[in-house]
Amino acid sequence: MHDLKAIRENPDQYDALWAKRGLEPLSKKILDQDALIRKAKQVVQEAEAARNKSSKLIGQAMAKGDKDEAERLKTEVAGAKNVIAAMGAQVDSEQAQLRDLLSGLPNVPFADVPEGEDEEANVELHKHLEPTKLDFKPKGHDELGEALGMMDFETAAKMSGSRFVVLSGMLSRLDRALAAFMLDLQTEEHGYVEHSPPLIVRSHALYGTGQLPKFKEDLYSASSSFHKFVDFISNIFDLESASKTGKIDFSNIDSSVLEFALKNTFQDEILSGELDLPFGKETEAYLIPTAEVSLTNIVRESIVDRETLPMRMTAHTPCFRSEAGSAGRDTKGMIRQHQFNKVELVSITRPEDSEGEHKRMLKCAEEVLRRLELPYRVVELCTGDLGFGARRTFDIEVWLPSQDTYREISSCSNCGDFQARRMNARYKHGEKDNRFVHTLNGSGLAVGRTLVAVLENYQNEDGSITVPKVLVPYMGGVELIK
RNA sequence: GGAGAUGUGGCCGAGUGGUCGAAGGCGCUCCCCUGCUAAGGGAGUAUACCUCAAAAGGGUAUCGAGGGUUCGAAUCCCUUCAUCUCCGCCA
Repeated sequence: MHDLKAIRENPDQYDALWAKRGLEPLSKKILDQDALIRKAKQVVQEAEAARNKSSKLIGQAMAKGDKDEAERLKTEVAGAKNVIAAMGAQVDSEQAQLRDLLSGLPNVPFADVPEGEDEEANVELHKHLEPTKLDFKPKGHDELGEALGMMDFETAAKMSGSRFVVLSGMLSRLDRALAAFMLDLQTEEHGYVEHSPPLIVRSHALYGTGQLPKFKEDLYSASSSFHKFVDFISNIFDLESASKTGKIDFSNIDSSVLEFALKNTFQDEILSGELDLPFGKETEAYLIPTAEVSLTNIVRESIVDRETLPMRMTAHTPCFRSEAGSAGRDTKGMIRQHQFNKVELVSITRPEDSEGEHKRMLKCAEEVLRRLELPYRVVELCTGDLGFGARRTFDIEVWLPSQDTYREISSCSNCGDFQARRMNARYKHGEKDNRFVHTLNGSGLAVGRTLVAVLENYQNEDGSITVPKVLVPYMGGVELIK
């Protein structure tokens, strides 16, 4: 969400920054709308003031027993009420429009973020280690894993569909070892506090971090909305008598069928706005696409003490993504799954500290790959490749021998106060001065992709995998997976 | 999942249709008084937004949240969220 006051003061600057992300200039539209709303609001408020004043006089007249005067005043108030109703409705709808417009707008990049349309324009900042040289033809991680009998896509597909995997034996152990190693590093050496947050969150939490309302199709819904349907239609039909006669048993009706039926039945009413079906509302819940959502929302709707910043939090959680827009991409192997594990890093900082914290966070993520002795490079995303909520993003890309290229394994973003505004997260700056915090998030790292990188970079010609030194203690002393 | 109860300012707590943005207490801030172990007196003490060049001032909204009834709602009605108690189920 954007600061209307800031846009009011620097409309050109906002337009220029949005232009870098390929957006039309919008500040004039926003400010016109804002001016319209404020003007209408004033009218409403004046009418409300008049109504309040007269209502008090009515009370006084009634107390005195002067019924005639009270009646006279009542008719006087009627006019004000009309204004309030009419203008109030207009204000509500205008405000909803503006809110929709603003909440759909991405964050503005920092001025020095490299400009460009897509990932082609990302800027490589530095590299660590030379790409792994193998003196035989490198195999892909999926081929290696399947040959070991510890990575099974077919079995997963039978129960869950494509883009799922069953790991077993030492690969499952490796997954756990990686996560434990990452958590230990981030908590014991980098000062992040380990959390075990909810994996299911309400829609307002996702709105706060920016996944909603624009990216709903990327999320897995976990709504248990069936009872909402029943409650809702109970208000319309007399279900009690119907269920007594045994003619309707709603517990046997699938909720999606019911939704479909209701939407068809009340099509006209829905379109005209007369009827507001309780579908797709606040009560919805989703599986988290990243622990960034759960961790960042820990400070939502709160005012934290200045001294407690920066807050550094980490969590190892599964992440769930529908990958709706990526059909055909990375269809083989574990690179792009519907479910994967990730150790997430989140920092909550004062505004003046966020850029420094961002660099620090990047180092904390890089350190995982350094200790695993995996080759990687760091790129800064250009304006066109930035995520919705980010003002600046660093990606860490690990070397994958089978693909002969670097692939993203971590993404560290400074969101400024963008998310903080959407979730109303503030800190006490002064005695009577509460300001929005800055939020940052980064992967430290994606466990699944790290497992892929270990398999491919540590593979031997016979298909066995050498366990990276730092992981051996986490693997119960095992040094070779075969 | 069933039955019941509750949700008021930083905290406690009064308040069942009219001068209630909200008594009282605690806490906090400032001032005064008093030197004999700590107390007494007074004043102030929510947030957001709008208006105003700014301050002062004025206005609107907010008593978990959203909606409704009414000239007027903390108070009545509906929905919803959360908490507590009991029962059921369950890792």
